[in-house]
Amino acid sequence: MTLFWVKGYSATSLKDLEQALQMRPGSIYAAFRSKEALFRAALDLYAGRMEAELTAMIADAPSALTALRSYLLSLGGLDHCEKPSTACMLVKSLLEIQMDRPELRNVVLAHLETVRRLLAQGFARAVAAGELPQDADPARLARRMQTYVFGLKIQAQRETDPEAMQRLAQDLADEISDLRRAA
Amino acid sequence: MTLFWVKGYSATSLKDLEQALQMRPGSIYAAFRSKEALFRAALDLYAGRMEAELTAMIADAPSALTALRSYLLSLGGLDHCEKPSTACMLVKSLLEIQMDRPELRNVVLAHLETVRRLLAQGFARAVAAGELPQDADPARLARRMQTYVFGLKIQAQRETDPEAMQRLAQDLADEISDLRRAA
DNA sequence: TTATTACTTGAGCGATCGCTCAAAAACCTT
DNA sequence: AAGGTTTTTGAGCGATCGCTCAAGTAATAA
Repeated sequence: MTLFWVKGYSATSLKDLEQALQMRPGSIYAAFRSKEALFRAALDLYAGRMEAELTAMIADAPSALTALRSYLLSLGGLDHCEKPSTACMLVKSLLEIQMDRPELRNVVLAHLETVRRLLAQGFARAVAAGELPQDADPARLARRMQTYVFGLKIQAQRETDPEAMQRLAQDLADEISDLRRAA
Repeated sequence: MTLFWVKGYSATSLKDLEQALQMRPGSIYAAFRSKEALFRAALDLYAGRMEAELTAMIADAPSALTALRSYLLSLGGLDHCEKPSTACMLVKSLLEIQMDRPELRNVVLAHLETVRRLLAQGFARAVAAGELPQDADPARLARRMQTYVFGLKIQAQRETDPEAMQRLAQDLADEISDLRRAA
């Protein structure tokens, strides 16, 4: 998963995978059907963890809105050391995979949609808890939040100044907070 | 350029390039030094156009802030037909190119920095024109704006509902407008 | 026209790609 | 230990990769 995450699908060769998995080609093709199927498994693993993390983060917090805000803030502290890549594997895959591989693309799209739905659930909880106006549209807010996350993780990929990243995450998190007092 | 834009660097083969350029391998390697150098030329062409477009958009408009807002709004109408890809070639390249190709990476980073600087100039003009508070930080606003653009273009890559995209762009554009009355 | 230079061609190089499969090794069961 | 089953192995397949270069073609100069 880490290998695919960092190098992308087509830039990861079977030689790389053999070394990372400590398996010989025959075993790899016995366990998975193909390189594409292996990649799909890696995608599922990655997305599953992300979805679990997001679910827990929202469910455990007393305030859903604060949890969402904290998540954005945490992206501002993304270190290049703690994780294989600061960029999102789903986004990297979305940009790499073309229409000529519809199956893979649909897997990516499905996971992105699941994440968006989780975010929408969080916003819906915030609305139900009275943290947001009753007429706020969770789906719309979720799409906006996800757009922030996309942008933030890409900025993290290029930004070298930690303070600038921190400020940026703060600015975006404030947008979420400001929804509270918005009409 | 279009080929690299759509397929990415490593997924574009010389056979593809031969057909697109209507040149045989020898001529390609006489005109450019290598596949990497050709890609660099494509990057420069793409970024140059984007930078020119952005410069003109800001310079021609009576209000810099309105121009920046309009730019975000226009991203909401990105059609999958009019352009080769709705995603930004610079971002795609940033996510694809690893540290093991520092030259290419630096080219991408330099172009992204140039775009950010152009946006900062736009915000600086807005401050000078009194459209924004005097203590607004153009560099910070530019980084935020660029983050919006990154996120929007990625959403455009997956979103199928034009209305949702339009609403999303509207939401983000409104964030820029709201800066006017912010303290 | 002929000699010289500049450019184009495409066969094909060595390397690597994703992948297969017969043989070997490891693991059971009796 | 012996026989049967499952798993692992790695040599190597055909295809394609980025790239080279001797030979051929076109353009220019004398």
